[in-house]
Amino acid sequence: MAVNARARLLSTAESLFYAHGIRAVGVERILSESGVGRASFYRHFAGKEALVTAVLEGRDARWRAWLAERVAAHGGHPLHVFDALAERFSAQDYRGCVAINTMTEIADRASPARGMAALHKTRVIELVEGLMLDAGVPEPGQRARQFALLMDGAIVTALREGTPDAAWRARSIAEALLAARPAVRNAG
Amino acid sequence: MAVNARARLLSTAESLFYAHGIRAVGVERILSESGVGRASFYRHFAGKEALVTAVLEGRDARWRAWLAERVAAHGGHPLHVFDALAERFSAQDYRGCVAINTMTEIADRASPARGMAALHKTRVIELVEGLMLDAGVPEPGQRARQFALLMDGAIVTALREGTPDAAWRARSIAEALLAARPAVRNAG
DNA sequence: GGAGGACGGTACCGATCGGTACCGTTTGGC
DNA sequence: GCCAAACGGTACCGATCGGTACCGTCCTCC
Repeated sequence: MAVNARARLLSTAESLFYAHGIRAVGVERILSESGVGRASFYRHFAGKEALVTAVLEGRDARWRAWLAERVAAHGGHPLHVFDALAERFSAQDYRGCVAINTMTEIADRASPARGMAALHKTRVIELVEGLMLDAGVPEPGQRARQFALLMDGAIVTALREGTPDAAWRARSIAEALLAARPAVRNAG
Repeated sequence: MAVNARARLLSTAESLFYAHGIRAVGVERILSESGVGRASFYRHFAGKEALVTAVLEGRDARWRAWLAERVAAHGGHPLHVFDALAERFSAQDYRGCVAINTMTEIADRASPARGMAALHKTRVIELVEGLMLDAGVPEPGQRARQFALLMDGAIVTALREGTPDAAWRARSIAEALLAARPAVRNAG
């Protein structure tokens, strides 16, 4: 029982932060639910902020690995990112994207947590760009950033609606985007 | 100095909540920065939560009035919502959408604050649907929901990037959407 | 078998949280 | 001129915040 205190802290904190938000979860609660002693916590992390960034870092890696795996399972086309999102949106305890929630909750742009959240989004865009390249989509960089905007819009919408509908809505928009002529000019 | 305590509370709270988040701003700070006495606050509001919902309600009305005015100033076409957003995104103290921030910060779906935030988004969609009708866009309800997803995606992206670029990105996607054939089918 | 490191538990710290009670003052209407 | 409502200021409440210090215990490795 006395092993892996750090791993238990990270796991418990991730669940609590995701479910309730960062500020809403005190160190006391993380300690009691993880069964880790107070001193042990401060031996592993400089403070709550260090725990937050470590949680975000782990979440980033695991979430991208999950996305890549699900997209591949659906066929590997960039559009399949929305099929992957739809799977998550159906969860009844769905609470959106940890990185987005961190950016909206933590106002200080210079905080390490904000940095990790921004880094996550950058890496997701890179992942989507790789999918674009594999699929032979022209202008993969621009397309990836457009898809990322659609993904974020879908995530926020799903958080509000509580249904996977937003994933299909975003997917249909993405389909129209890929079907459009290379250069679409001012319509308004 | 002794008048309009309620109005001062709402104004100060709105600024502080927007800049730092709801949980990050204590009642004490709202009182000191507004110059309102502690007792006066609890005479006007049942508690902090009531203040939050009142702030969100006022913000909703003012923001939609602002959006309608700016869209009209740009020409009145639904696509002009993104030109309006671009104006906001340029602000260096831009902190995103209060409703989105509330939905990500407050986990409890049943809370009054979450209800107000969701209501705001519904009303914005209705506003955009009205613009679609005026512009003669087919399937205005579906289009309005698609535009709302793009607006939310742009807002979150702008909060991360700190530039108005996301507004133009969302606008180009919306243009492709309106230019697409009525029914786009599975591309993946 | 002894030593050292990792651990859980607890007491404590100052600061702040949201909220209540009571104070004296100011102000506007009759 | 007087009274009542609205106001600002302050003291106080229990609870919780993030963080520090010290305790005894267990487990491992030599």
